[in-house]
Amino acid sequence: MGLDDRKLAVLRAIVEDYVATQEPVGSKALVERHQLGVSPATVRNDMAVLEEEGYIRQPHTSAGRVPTDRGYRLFVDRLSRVKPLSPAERRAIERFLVGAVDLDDVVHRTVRLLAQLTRQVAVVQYPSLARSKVRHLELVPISTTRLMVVMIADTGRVEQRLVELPAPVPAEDVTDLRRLVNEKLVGSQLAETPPLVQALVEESATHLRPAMTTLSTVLLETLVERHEERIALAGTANLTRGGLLDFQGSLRPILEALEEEVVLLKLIGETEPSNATRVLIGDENEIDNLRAASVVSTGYGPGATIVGGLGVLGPTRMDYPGNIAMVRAVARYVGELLAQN
Amino acid sequence: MGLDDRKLAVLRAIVEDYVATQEPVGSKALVERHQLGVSPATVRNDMAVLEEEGYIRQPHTSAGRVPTDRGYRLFVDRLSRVKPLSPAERRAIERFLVGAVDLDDVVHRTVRLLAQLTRQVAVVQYPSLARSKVRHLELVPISTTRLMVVMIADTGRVEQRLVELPAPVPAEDVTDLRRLVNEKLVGSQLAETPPLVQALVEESATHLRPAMTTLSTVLLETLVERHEERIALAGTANLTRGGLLDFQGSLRPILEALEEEVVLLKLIGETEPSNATRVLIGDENEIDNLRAASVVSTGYGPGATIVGGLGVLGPTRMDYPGNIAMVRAVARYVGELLAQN
DNA sequence: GCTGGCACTCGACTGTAGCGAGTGCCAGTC
DNA sequence: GACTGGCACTCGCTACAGTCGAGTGCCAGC
Repeated sequence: MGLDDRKLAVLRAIVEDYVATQEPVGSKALVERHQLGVSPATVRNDMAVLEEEGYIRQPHTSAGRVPTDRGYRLFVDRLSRVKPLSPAERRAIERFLVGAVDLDDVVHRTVRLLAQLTRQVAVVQYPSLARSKVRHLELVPISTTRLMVVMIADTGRVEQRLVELPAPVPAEDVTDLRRLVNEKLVGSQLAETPPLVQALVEESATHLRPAMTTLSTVLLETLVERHEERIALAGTANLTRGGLLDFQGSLRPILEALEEEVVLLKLIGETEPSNATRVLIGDENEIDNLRAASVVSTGYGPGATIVGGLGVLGPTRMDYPGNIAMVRAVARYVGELLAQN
Repeated sequence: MGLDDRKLAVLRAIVEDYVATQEPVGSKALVERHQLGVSPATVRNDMAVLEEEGYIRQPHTSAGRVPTDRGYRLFVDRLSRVKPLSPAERRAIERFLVGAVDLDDVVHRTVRLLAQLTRQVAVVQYPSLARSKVRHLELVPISTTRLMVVMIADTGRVEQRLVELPAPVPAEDVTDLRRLVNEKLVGSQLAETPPLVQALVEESATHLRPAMTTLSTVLLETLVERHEERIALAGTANLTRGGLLDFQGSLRPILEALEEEVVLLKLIGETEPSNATRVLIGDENEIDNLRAASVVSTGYGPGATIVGGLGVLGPTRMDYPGNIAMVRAVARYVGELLAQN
């Protein structure tokens, strides 16, 4: 397929103009706004080819052209130039850094920052437990038959869960349980704990056995099986920008999708541990409700390791270069912040 | 003002029909669908009076009537009959009860349940810390100069916070700190802790003083001053029902308001500890962004005490009797659930 | 291979007309 | 005095015709 440089330039111009104006762009307007060095007629010929190849389309005859998902894809892959952050944006990111006291705090600030910068819906996954190591397990007796298990992960995440013991357990035994559990599990990757937990039960003294059994069940259940992923969301109000033109008039499916944590995890949760930025455009999306949306996401984590994902979701008609730059920048800053702890 | 029984019946009929059909209701349709026992002309006269009094209005001449905020208010206060829950709804509420393992779990299930039942946006406040008593404070050393403080409240809430100590503190001292803090604070209402925390610092031994000071600062800061209220939200997709007719076409302000925790707290957070159901209709709302919405909310808590609020938000054109019934029922069930712990 | 010119298409907008739901008013009835 | 039937009137909604103009595809010429 013969897509010479000028045709690519035309496509790029169409994408840029359409993203900016939200209106189908015609050949005349194009040559006026961009230095293409050719006449509208020539551009029209190029457009015809681009349309034939499926990169742009006409909403109706006698209207300008609009990029297709495929067109955006080509644009993102080959045509977009990196857009450096503005000083204001850079400052905004740095400012948000200071004063975060907590993992919770960091995640909340991040998601708000991202929503504000990109003016899209922002999604941040808490550091995945599967990628975390146990830093400490605390057992707090609530009553003689109730224990609060608090797990602190090296990523800063803290999870707690109530455990109902089969029989009353004296305080000394709780101390023993705490020691045993910590000796065995501290420092190990959460995904790899099941055999260790199993061993824990088998090795424990007879009088501790029943308590240890329920304890281990709960540990496995909450921390590993029902993989406790968390998500923070912000900027849903941004969906209403572009007044119903985006998302073919109905926010319904989008809002529904955003309420499903599983869906969001699929979107921005890191599958392979890489920090490459991923861009999903419209139809490429596997979730039916989000066929009209695009997602820009990446992994983040302290140093080179990746512990979670973050990203933004918006209309296919979005500023890809800008959003990609911001998502990357924010991810890097969050990573640094996590590394400090 | 002469609002005799029939005029009230007319208003009620208008509200019910408008809520059901979402269309301005005319005099003829009214007498057909309700047994008013009079002719359309008579109804028209009544309508004229109701309009004069500000209970209904005409979107334009030659259209049917629509209730005003004031009309809804009268309807809610004097005209609506209690709507008993259907067996299906009752079952749904009971079913959600079983299997909740955690406060987090309870809150999440509740908010989803409420959204599903009412088909509105549901909001649930976590049990307020101000209303909670300290059950236990755990100090977990992360490093020699870092402490994780975990507070467990009697309402089931668990809050944690990282504390940076001014100087390394040996393990025995942490044990001492833990003992002191618990002796002093366990069992006391969180709102009343500030003087106790103050005393804690003054009474502590010299070598513990610096650590205790920072510890107390953090405690006060996170638990009392920056009153750590939490909110769960569900069902935002329900806002799109009624296709843009509700909320005068723009979801924007609503979505914005829903992102502000402070706003939500003002809405459903319990100000006075009563379990009365509150209904805010349209303009009665103090938040400008929510002038087109109504809120039904109530307090909940174990037994007779109230520890938090929950409710639903939707268009002024909502099924008030139904929503009130459901909000109440859910609050009662959640209360029972909390009492069991 | 590019360009200017030209005929053509078709959505957006405007103006007009008819329809019908719904009203307000009034005179008449119980 | 309260209710009712009748009637003229209002006004939004829909359909339809006409115009405008942005944008196109194609073609002959450079």
